[in-house]
Amino acid sequence: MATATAAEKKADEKARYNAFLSVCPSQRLLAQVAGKWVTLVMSALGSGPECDGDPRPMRYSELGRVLAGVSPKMLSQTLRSLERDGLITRTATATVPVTVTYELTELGLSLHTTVRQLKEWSEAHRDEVTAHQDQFDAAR
Amino acid sequence: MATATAAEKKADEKARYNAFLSVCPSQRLLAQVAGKWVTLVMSALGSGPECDGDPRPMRYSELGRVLAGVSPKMLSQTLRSLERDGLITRTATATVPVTVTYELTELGLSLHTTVRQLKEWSEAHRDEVTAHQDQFDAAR
DNA sequence: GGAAGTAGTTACCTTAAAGTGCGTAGATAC
DNA sequence: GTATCTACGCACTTTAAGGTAACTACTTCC
Repeated sequence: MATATAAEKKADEKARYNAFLSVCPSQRLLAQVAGKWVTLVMSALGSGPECDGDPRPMRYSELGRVLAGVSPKMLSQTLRSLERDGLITRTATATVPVTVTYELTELGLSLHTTVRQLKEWSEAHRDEVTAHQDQFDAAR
Repeated sequence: MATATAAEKKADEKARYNAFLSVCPSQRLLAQVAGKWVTLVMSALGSGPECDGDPRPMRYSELGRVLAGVSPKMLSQTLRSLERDGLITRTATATVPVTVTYELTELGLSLHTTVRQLKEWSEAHRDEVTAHQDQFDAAR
C-alpha cells in the first residue's frame, strides 16, 4: 500500500538517522575520547608524568603508577585502542625483562591539544556552571 | 603497625586518585558532553535544524523531529541537564496548546564552538584514523 | 625457593546509561 | 465522544563500559 502513514515515515527516518549516527565520525571520536582513561593516558604521554612539561614516551608500568587507579586490564585496553587509531605507538625492547614504551604520534599530539581546549573551557567556566546548577536545584 | 606495605601505599594512592577524578571538572564535562544526544541538541540549537545557518530557538517537538531517533524521555532528560548547567534556557509560552522553546545561552554557544573544534579535528583526520585501523586490524 | 618486577590475558560481576512502552493533562477539531 | 496535539513522567528492560580478581611466563634478587 502506498498509504505511507505518519508512523511509518517516522520509523523510516529514525532508522536512517540512527544508521548515520552509528558511523558519524565526530560522534565516534567523542565516545572514544570520553573513555575513562583515554584522556588521562594521553595527558600523561603528552605532558609528562606530572602533567606539566613536554611529551615523552612512557613505559607500561610507569603509566600504571602515574594513573594510580587504573587496572592492568583497562590500561592495556585503552592503550590498544589508542594504538589502533594511530594516536600512540607501542615499542617493545628486548631488555632483560622486556620493556614496552608508548609514545604519542603526531596525530595523537594534535588531538591532545584539541582536547586540551575543552579542558580549558571547563576550567574557565566551571564556577559559572556550578552556580547555574545550584540555582536550578534551589528553584524546585 | 607502621609497616606500610607497598600494597597499602598503592591502595591509598588509588583512593586519593579516584576521589580526585570523581570531582575533576574536565572529566565531568567530557562525560556530560559525550552523552548520546547532548552534542546533537546543541548542534541543532547552535546551527539551525539543518546544521548550517545561525543559532535559533527551537521547540520541543521540532527538536524531536530533527533528531529523528530520540525518544521523548531522552530528549527531555538531555534538555533538563543542559538547562541545569546553564547552557540552554527553557521558555514556556501559554499559547493554545502550551509551546516550549529552548535556546542556547551565551555559555552554551561558547561550549558549542569549542566542541565544534573537536568535530573539525575528527573530520580532518578521519581518513588517517581509519587507515591506521585497517592497517592495525590487518596486521594481526 | 619465594618474592617481586616485567607486560599483560581471561573470566566474571556490577552498575549506570540508554531504549521501550504506556500514561497524563488540558484543549480543540471532527 | 473519539482522536490529536502539546510536552512531558514513570516503570521496566537491555546493553555495554568499567571494575575485580586470579593467572601466565620469564628473570633476577635475597
